[in-house]
Amino acid sequence: MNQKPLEKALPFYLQIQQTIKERIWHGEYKPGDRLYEAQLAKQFSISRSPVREAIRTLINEGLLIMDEKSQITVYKPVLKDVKDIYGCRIALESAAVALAAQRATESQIAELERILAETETSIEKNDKEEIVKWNTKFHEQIILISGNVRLKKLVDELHSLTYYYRLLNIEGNERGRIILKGHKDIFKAIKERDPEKASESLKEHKQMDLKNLIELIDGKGEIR
Amino acid sequence: MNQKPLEKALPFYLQIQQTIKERIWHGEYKPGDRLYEAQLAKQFSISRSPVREAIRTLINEGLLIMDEKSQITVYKPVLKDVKDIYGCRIALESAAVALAAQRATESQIAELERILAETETSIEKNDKEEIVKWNTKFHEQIILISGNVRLKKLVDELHSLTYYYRLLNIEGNERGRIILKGHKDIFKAIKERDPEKASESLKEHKQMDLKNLIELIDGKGEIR
DNA sequence: GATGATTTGTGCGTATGTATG
DNA sequence: GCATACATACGCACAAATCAT
Repeated sequence: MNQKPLEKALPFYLQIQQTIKERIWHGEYKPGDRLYEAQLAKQFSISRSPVREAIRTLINEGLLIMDEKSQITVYKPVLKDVKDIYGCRIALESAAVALAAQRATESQIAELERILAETETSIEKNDKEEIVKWNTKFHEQIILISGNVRLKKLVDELHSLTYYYRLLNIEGNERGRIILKGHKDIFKAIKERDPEKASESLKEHKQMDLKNLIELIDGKGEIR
Repeated sequence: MNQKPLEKALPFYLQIQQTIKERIWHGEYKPGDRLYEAQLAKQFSISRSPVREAIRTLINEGLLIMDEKSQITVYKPVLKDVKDIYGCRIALESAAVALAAQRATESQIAELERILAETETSIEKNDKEEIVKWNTKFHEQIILISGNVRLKKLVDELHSLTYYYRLLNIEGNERGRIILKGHKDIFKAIKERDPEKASESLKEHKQMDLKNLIELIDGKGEIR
């Protein structure tokens, strides 16, 4: 028999890495907060070694910042950063969607359609976390279809840098519907196998996203 | 007086990180080679702690690979990887050059022109490292002009993954000249403030680059 | 600017897991 | 299966740098 290997616990440094990441995403650690190795180690009842390794990785990903005195703080995007990050994502994702329009199988297209239906349902339930989840899935599925595995890591990392603002992005009564409309346009272009149109639709869609996010951020005066 | 702070040695974990990276780039560690913490620590006469931290970061950058048994090897791109990496670079750099065509100042354009002149000189001297250096500078300058700081980090990381093949890429008698021709086309479009054309020229140029690289790699049978 | 308290940087021992014979 | 060698994961102690008083 081909016995599936039993589950093994991930090493501490990976678990810590993931946990810190999630805490930042969910606002337990807020942009600008300082983190201490020893304090984290104590919290998790482990030594500083795996904590340090996790921190190094998160610094490399840009989610933590180390200043010249080795102090670690949570990344706090300024307005310029958000714009630059979106610029990169638009470049990468518009390339992805063009590929997707060429390569998508019928079942992959069906999966996209299913995701749109789920989005609709969560909008009706007005469940914000759900809406965000399905919107994210839509973009992830496109990148998956593109068949370029490298794209996924890059987009994920960029996304993670502004993930903290994910709920802000669908604030406002009609945002959910507007985003869905954008996704339907993109979907239509993919189904029609029109890479150019798919790419353009995505660019427009993301530009709107960015514009909305900037207004909300500016309004809240959170970052400059 | 505003005394400039004196130089301080970087922590070991950063120095090791940089050193390993350079050794991979220059082929001292070859794709697929296995690395050992203890051995590295011994070589540098330090303990394993900073080595471990450096390794984590390099794994995150993709330059080192850790398998399910925690064995560390030097990243060995397969053909599909090279294609995917180029796909990402084309997406990012074509966006950069479009921005550059819109935003470049006269002095930045002059700098690009100077780089092209230097390239020409090194081609005449047939100095391959020099040619590569100026070609790289050309692309870096465009990204700098784009004004999107995030782009630089992404492209640098992608570039570092195939940096090992940098000299392969100008192998062949006319490659240096062909690349220069491509760069001149891109430059012309920037000078004419034509983002579309600049973007298209860059895409074509990079596609040729990739095609050439694949043939050479295939020919040498190094990767599949 | 000296002193004690924090915090990060580094060295090292040990436990655990894996390969080999 | 067992013994041995070796590699990595983790904990811990001390040194060096920084901060507060």
